[in-house]
Amino acid sequence: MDTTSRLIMLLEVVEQGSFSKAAELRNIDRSVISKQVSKLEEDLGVRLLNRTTRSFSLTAAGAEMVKKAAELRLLLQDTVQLAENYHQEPRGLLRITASSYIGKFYLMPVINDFQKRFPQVTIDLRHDDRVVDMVSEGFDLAFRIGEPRDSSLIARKIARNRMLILATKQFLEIYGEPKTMADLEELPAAAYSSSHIRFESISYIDEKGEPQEQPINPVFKSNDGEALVEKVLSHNAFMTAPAFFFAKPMEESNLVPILTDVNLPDYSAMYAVYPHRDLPVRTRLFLDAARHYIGDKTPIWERNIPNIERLYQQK
Amino acid sequence: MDTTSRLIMLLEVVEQGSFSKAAELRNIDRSVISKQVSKLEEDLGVRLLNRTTRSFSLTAAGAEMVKKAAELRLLLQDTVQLAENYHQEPRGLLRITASSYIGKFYLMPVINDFQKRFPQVTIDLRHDDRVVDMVSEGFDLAFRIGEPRDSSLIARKIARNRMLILATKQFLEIYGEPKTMADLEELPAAAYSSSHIRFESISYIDEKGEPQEQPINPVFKSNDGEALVEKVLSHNAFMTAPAFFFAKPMEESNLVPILTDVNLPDYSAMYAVYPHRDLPVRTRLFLDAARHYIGDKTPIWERNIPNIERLYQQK
DNA sequence: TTCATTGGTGCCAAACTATCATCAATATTG
DNA sequence: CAATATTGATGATAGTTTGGCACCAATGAA
Repeated sequence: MDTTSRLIMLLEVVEQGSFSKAAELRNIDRSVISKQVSKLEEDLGVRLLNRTTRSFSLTAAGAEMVKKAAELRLLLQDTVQLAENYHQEPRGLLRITASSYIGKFYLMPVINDFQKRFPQVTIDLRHDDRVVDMVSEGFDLAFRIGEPRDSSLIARKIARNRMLILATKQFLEIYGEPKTMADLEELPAAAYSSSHIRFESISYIDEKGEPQEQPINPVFKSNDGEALVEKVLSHNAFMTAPAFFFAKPMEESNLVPILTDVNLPDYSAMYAVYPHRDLPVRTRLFLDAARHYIGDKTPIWERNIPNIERLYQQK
Repeated sequence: MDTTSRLIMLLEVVEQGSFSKAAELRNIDRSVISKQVSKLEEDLGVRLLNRTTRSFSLTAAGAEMVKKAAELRLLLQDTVQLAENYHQEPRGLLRITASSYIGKFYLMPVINDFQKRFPQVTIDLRHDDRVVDMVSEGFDLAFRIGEPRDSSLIARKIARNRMLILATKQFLEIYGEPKTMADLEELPAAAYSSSHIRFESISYIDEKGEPQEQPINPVFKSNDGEALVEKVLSHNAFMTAPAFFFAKPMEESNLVPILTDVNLPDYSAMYAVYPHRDLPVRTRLFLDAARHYIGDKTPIWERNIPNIERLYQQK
C-alpha cells in the first residue's frame, strides 16, 4: 500500500469519524487502519491526527491532506472509470444496496441471471433496511421504495407501486366483502406502524375526484410487513399494502384484492439510485436487466395478481 | 503497490520510452516494471501497450491512462509538498545532479556539512556530464555552468565565473610574460575543443571599450579540462579557462594569472536549477548552504587566486 | 551472420500486510 | 458511580506481494 491509498484511507477515516467505522466499511481489521495512518504520518513526516484513546481530531496538516486526498480519490476514480469505458464485456465489482425484501425477492433472480451472462462481474449485494450514504459507503447502485433525498444522486423510476387492499377469501366469507370504503371502518385491519409512520386511515380519490380519508380500525399494528401479512393470512384482518410487497403469486397465499374499483393513489414507486457520474458498463447493464425483470410495462408484482388489468382498468 | 503507483510507473515508462530506462531511473529490476505494468492492465481490464519483444507503442486506452497518470503524479507531488511545508526540520531525499567537477569539488564540502547539520536528509548526488531532464528524471536540484534552455525550470545564479588566462611561473620564465593580448599569438596555447565548441581566439574588450578577438596558437587541444591543465602544468603552454575550474589554491599548482588588466567577458556563471514549484525545506536549505559556500560575495574559486581583488580591480 | 539489448517469466528470499489477541483509556449504561 | 463496551494502539504470526536474479525468445544493429 502506498501513499495515495493511505491518503484515501485517511479520508475515509475522517468521513466516517472513526477508525472502527472506516475499517468496517472496508471489511478489514481496525489495526490495519491504525497502522497505515501511522505509516502515512511517518511518510509525510507530519502528525495528521490528534488522538485520544477513543477518538481523534484533525491537525491543520491533517485537514489539508484530507482535502488533497479527496481530490486524489476523485481523480483516481475518474481514471479507472475512463479505463472501464474501454471494456467490451462488463467486469469488476458491482456494489448494490437494497432493502432486504427487495434484495431477496426482486434482485436475486436478476443477479443470478446476470452473473450467468457476465461471469466476470462480481456482485456485492447488501441488504440494508436503513438509509445508507451511497457515496461514502461506495455503493454503485441502490434499489429503494421512494425517491432519495440526496440530490447528488440520480433516481430512476423502475416500477410503479400500486396500493392494494387485501384480505383472504376466508376473511371475506366470515365478514362479508366490503362494497364501499366506508364499509372498511367496521372491519378489523392490520396496519403498519412505526415510530415515524402510522396508518390510521386510507387515502383515496372519490367518484367526484375529491381526495378523501377513510378511517380504519387497526386491531394489529407492527413495523414489520411480513408480520402484518401473517396476521392477514390468519383470516383475522384485512390490510392495505403496496403491491411490491407481494412477490409471490397471490393465489398461493389465498389473498384477494378488494375494492379494486376505488381509486387509491400509488404508493411510492421503486427507484434505482446511482451516483451522478458516467456508469460503468456493468452498472448500466445491471440496471437494464433489473428494469427489464422488475418493471417492464407492468411491475413484476402486479403480474402476481390475477386479472390485474381487468380489476384496475380505470387507471 | 497500488493503482496510482502503477499508473505513475506506466507514465515513467512512456516518458523514458522503454521499460529498461524506467527501471534504471528507479534503480530497480526491469522485471518489476514488466510485472507491474501487466498487473495494471489486468486491474484496469484494458491493454495499455502494444508490445514487441524490443519495444512498445501505446494503445488508445494507454494514451488516456498516461494523461491521467500525469495528473495523478502532479497532484500527489503537490500533496506531499504540502505536507512538507509543515516540516520544521528538513528531512527526506534530496536528489542533486551536477557535472562531476562541480560535484566533486564544490558540492561535496557543502553536502558533508549539510548532513552534519541535518542528519534526517538523505542525499543522492548524481555526477552527470551530459544534459539531464530534471523533471522526468526526478531531480530536485541541479548545479550547472550556464543557464538551462528549459524555461519550465528556474535558474538561480550562484556565482560569476571570471575568465582567466593562466600559465605557470616556469612558463613565464621561459617564454617571458606577455604584456599585451597581441603577445599571446606568439605563445603556445592549450585550448578546449570539442565537436561543438572550439577555442581558436580570445574575446576581450579593448581600452576603448570595443570588443576584440585575439587569435591564439593552440598547440594542444582537448575536450577534457583536466588534460588541458596538465598540459599547462608541464610549462609548455598557457591556457584560457573559467575560474570555476580551479578548485585548489593556485599557488599549489604554480599557476599564475596573466594579463589581469585585460577586460575579459565573464564565462557562463554557475547556476542552481530547480523545478518551478514550491521548494521543500531541505531543498531551500541546501540551496542556501551551497550559495553561501560557493558564491558568497566572491565565488570560492576566486578566493583561490592570490590578490584577486587587486589583480582584477578594474571590474 | 553475429551480437547486444529488450521485454517476459519462473523461482526464491525479503518485505509488507492483515488478522488475532491483548491492552489502556474513555464513553456509555444502568 | 461502578460495570461494561468501545475505541485506538501494539505485538506476534501467517499469508501475500514485491524485488532481484537467472534465463528465454525476439528483434534490431553491426
